[in-house]
Amino acid sequence: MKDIKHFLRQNSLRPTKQRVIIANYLFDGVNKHVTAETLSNKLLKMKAEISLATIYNTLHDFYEKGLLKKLMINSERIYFDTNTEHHHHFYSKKDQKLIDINVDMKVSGLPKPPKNKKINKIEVLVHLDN
Amino acid sequence: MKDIKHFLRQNSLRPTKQRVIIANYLFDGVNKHVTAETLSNKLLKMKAEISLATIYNTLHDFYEKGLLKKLMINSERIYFDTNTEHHHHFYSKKDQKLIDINVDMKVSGLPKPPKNKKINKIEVLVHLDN
DNA sequence: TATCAGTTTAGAACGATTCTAATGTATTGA
DNA sequence: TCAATACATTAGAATCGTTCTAAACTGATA
Ligand SMILES: [Mn+2]
Ligand SMILES: [Mn+2]
Ligand SMILES: [Zn+2]
Ligand SMILES: [Zn+2]
Repeated sequence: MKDIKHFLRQNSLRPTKQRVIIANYLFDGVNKHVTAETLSNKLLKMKAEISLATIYNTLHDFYEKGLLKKLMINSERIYFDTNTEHHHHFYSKKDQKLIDINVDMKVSGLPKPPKNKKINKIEVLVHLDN
Repeated sequence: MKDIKHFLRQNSLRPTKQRVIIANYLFDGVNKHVTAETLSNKLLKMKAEISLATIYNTLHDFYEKGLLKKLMINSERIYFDTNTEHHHHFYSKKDQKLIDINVDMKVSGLPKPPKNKKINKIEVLVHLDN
């Protein structure tokens, strides 16, 4: 895609074959939550065999450029989120699935942070089922 | 300690030397957030050399009995929390430290969960600094 | 088209956690 | 009291997601 190459260049990323394929998938307009593994599987289904090393490199490169958000939900894998706006999530451990909560939520009753510490961001994770 | 042995037996756990040492430390009345590594270091300072395998086993045994809570904060390690009440946390990535938020907090504006899914629990994580 | 910095890749390394299987110990009932 | 036995501890190997290494490759530039 011409657009994606332009998009990558704009973000100081060389539009290599692999990056173009991955960016085309990730930034197709539908927000996604991927792990290195789920992305690899998806790419294989699309007949794009890209090494795991490159997938990890690319996810981190995109993250460095602010194109992806990192989500630390559990200790088993890192999720990358194409929705870079501040938002919250439903999480189903059973399905290993995340669902965006874009609605304006408010947390009230928050105590003051400890001395010399500032609040960076508030993350709400709504666990579903088990 | 007599009390701790009784406490372990009450929870269907044999009061072995190692479990008594660990339980004495964890359940001394001060809530704690430990990882296998931080617990091991603390025990070494107390001149108690307990193998990592036993530390992992014991943390999981205590967790199974509901004496500890598991916290999945980041992808690098699992935290165990001696505060088993529902509560929230401040988290400083820089210090790798968790601080309990026991105050009643309320989350408003939460959308309905997806069909056939029930909300299990809501976790608020307040990130400090970086 | 030559050059070269940046990229891809296979495979090794890493680190937290789990597993294995041999040894040790708390419990219990004769 | 003291086997017998079920359960616990341990060192070290295995596992698995992720990162690193170093050699081959390729996009950008002139
Ligand atoms: Mn881990
Ligand atoms: Mn991981
Ligand atoms: Zn999201
Ligand atoms: Zn806590």
